[in-house]
Amino acid sequence: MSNRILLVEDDLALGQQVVDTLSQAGFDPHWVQDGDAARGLEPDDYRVIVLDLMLPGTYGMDLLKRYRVKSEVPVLILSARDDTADKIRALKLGADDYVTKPFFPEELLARIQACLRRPNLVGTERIVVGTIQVDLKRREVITTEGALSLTPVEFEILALLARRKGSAVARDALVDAALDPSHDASRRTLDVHMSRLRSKLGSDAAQLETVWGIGYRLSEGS
Amino acid sequence: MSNRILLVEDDLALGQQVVDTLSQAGFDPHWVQDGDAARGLEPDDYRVIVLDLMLPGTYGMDLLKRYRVKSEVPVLILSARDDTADKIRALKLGADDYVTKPFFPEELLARIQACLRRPNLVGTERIVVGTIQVDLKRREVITTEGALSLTPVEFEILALLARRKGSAVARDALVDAALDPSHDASRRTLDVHMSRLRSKLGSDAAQLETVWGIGYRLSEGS
DNA sequence: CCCGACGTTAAGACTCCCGTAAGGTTCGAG
DNA sequence: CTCGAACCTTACGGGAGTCTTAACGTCGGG
Repeated sequence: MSNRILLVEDDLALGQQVVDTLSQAGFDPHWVQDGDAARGLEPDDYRVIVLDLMLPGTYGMDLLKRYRVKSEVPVLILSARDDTADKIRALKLGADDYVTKPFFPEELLARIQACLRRPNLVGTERIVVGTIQVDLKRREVITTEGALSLTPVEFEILALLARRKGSAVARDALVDAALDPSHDASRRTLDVHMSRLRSKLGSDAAQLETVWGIGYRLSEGS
Repeated sequence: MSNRILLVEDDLALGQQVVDTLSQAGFDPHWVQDGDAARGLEPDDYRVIVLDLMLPGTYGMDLLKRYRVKSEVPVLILSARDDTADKIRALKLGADDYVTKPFFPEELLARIQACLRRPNLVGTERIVVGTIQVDLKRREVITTEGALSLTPVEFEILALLARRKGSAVARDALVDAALDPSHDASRRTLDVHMSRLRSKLGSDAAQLETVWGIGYRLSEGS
């Protein structure tokens, strides 16, 4: 497949800079300066779409919404201000990343490559991590030893680890995701759940590593 | 994207000269004459900061320290005297280059451009330095001999060296980044961690050089 | 009311990490 | 070359972080 990237950006200097950087990296950037012009394009013709929010003509948010209806293409948002509300809105609409101006073109490049590397897990209902399969919709986990019955807390822990598969996940994040916040959860509580989870996972527990001083990581047994 | 450069310089003639040179080269210099005024600025708003050490109000050294806490922005030091002690102190605090007055504006321009050529690594999740790969998200380091398990302190040290790859990183900066501040860390403690890190890196440890009197540098084995 | 399922707490064992001390080595100035 | 400062390495003990087991409390269904 082609390495086409759609860039929607009205700033001429910045646009040229980004186009140059992407070209040098082996991509094939298509640059559109005007929001209205971008409306007619087919999102699926591109591997990634880089979208400035502040545009003449059609608004960036509208473009994002429009693309999302038709396609799963990764969309990376550029924005002038570091506005948290905008950021949250964009991510809720399905944006994959958010870069605040000013930025170095190399940073944008790195993020684009990150988008391409990461399989998109948003909206996925079944995550496969090595020999472990987590079905988020059916709330079911299947390992080499068959389906196992997990408690709600155990499932939430494993689901978060699976969604972030490969990355270290902080203990706090797991506690937030899985444990009842009305309790002053003792920091040791998580240990117990991890322990039980491991024993249920059986031999597949090898994929669940402790990241010392940080938390845990679920990864493919390479 | 903006080409903003912050210039902190009290000498009016010199400052004007530098501003002119930078403007002609396509940069957008912001000139502040007073150290106290420079304290409130956000270092991340600029691509490079050029800092005179001898200032009215806040000392240049203090500004450097303050910026380094918040940001990875390249800082270039100007100094009246060719004082080796000052130079070493500045480099220890994380300055990226050091220019002695008097100088030709073209020389300063060349050094600034050299700083910019170095790719910015903020926001990147995986840094590659020669045969060493540091994955900040997974908290994992991969060398020619496979993945190695580092302790939190060792990882922080290597991560900082990787972010500043190619540059000498001061011992103090590494201590700040990696060691528990509640301990009055003995000056020799870092040595021990570096030693352990090197032994874990195995043959790849060749890329980790000692910069005598300053700190350490992680570079590609070219 | 009893019982099972589940989350939580407590306590001890265990692993692993970090700082320190001590002695050896390398560097660079004079 | 000599000397002192900076750096490297090793070994060790205290302590933090983690694992496991064994209870206790709660809730809901039979």
